[in-house]
Amino acid sequence: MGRVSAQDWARAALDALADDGFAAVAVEPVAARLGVTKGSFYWHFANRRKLIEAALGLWEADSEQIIANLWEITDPARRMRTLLGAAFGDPRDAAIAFRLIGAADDPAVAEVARRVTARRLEVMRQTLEELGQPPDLARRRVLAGYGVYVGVAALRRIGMLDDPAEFVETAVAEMGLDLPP
Amino acid sequence: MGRVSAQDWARAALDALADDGFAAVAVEPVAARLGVTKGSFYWHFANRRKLIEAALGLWEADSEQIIANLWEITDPARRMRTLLGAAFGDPRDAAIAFRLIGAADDPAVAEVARRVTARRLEVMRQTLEELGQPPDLARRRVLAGYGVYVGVAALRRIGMLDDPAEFVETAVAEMGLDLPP
DNA sequence: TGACCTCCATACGCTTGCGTATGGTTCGAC
DNA sequence: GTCGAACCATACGCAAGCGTATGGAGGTCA
Repeated sequence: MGRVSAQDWARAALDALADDGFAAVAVEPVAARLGVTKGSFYWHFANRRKLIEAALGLWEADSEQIIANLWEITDPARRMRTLLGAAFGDPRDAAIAFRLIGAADDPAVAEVARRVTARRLEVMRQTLEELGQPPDLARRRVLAGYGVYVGVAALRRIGMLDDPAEFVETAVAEMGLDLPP
Repeated sequence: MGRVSAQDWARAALDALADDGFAAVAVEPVAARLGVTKGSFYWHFANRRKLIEAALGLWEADSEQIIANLWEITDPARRMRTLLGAAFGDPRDAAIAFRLIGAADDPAVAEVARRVTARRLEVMRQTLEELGQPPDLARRRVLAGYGVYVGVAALRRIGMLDDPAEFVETAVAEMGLDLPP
């Protein structure tokens, strides 16, 4: 891999975060991942913080993209099922969410984690309300559901869980979607 | 605080883990927490790893103690309710569990995290089976329940959740305990 | 009092990772 | 072909944290 762009650096940083954790979002590890050296990095970025911010921005943008695609599904029940299936089907985003919340001592990380999480919870809550569920019940179900999402990522990390996808039906049931309207 | 024991060091290390994360389980931060210097540490311990192991051992011992107390409750339904109430009532252990799973790249940490988690899941699973729940259902419910436990700790970390205790009833319901036998 | 043991403070060497300085390579413009 | 800009490699300074060396304070026992 010869020349790399700032985008490449940001994407590789997000990969490093998902694979090896927040500490791996550092100059030398990501450089090695890209097959270049620090010289390349400090051409594209001012310092490590900018790289972290770039990775955070990329994650938030990806999340917004997923939500936008999801929002094209007008039927709330189908939208919710699609959401849960996609969420538990792709462990990568859950791993990133887990890592970032773990690194929330960093104020910049905490801010993005809060914003993205709040956005996701809001999307889910609104969908459940579209299904006629009372606000407080919807709120609690959404919090518990997203809690399972992050918690399952944690359990997967220590090998206590092989197939997160098997929790889709469980989550569907907990969301009160097991009975078709 | 004048003189401190190895026990004091281990306890302070566990406190540092709960408060400031795995990176804070280091010589200087814990020394500052105890009001002494590194000179004290290297008298009681050979190196930092031994301190980590001591903190891990303390956490596992505490967990076993909780389980032992819990096991004195013979009625499985009451035992499970007590467990859930205690679990969601004390956010400290959940925070430690979250931090340790996050630091599971360290093999020693991963081993203890796995062992403690497996032990807890087993206790819960067995209790649900005592209540007559089919094994596979019990297994999934326990995994989801412990997932919520860790996930709620994560959400709390970024301030998305004020009162974890409100999830006790939710968890009770998800465990199939909402209807008294 | 003096020898001795336990425990801790201080000062230092060593490694790691961030950031800088500087020189080299590639590539299009002309 | 050469000139300049974009991009990267290498070498270095610097701070933080681990571990070591050494000496000193406080207590005990004779």
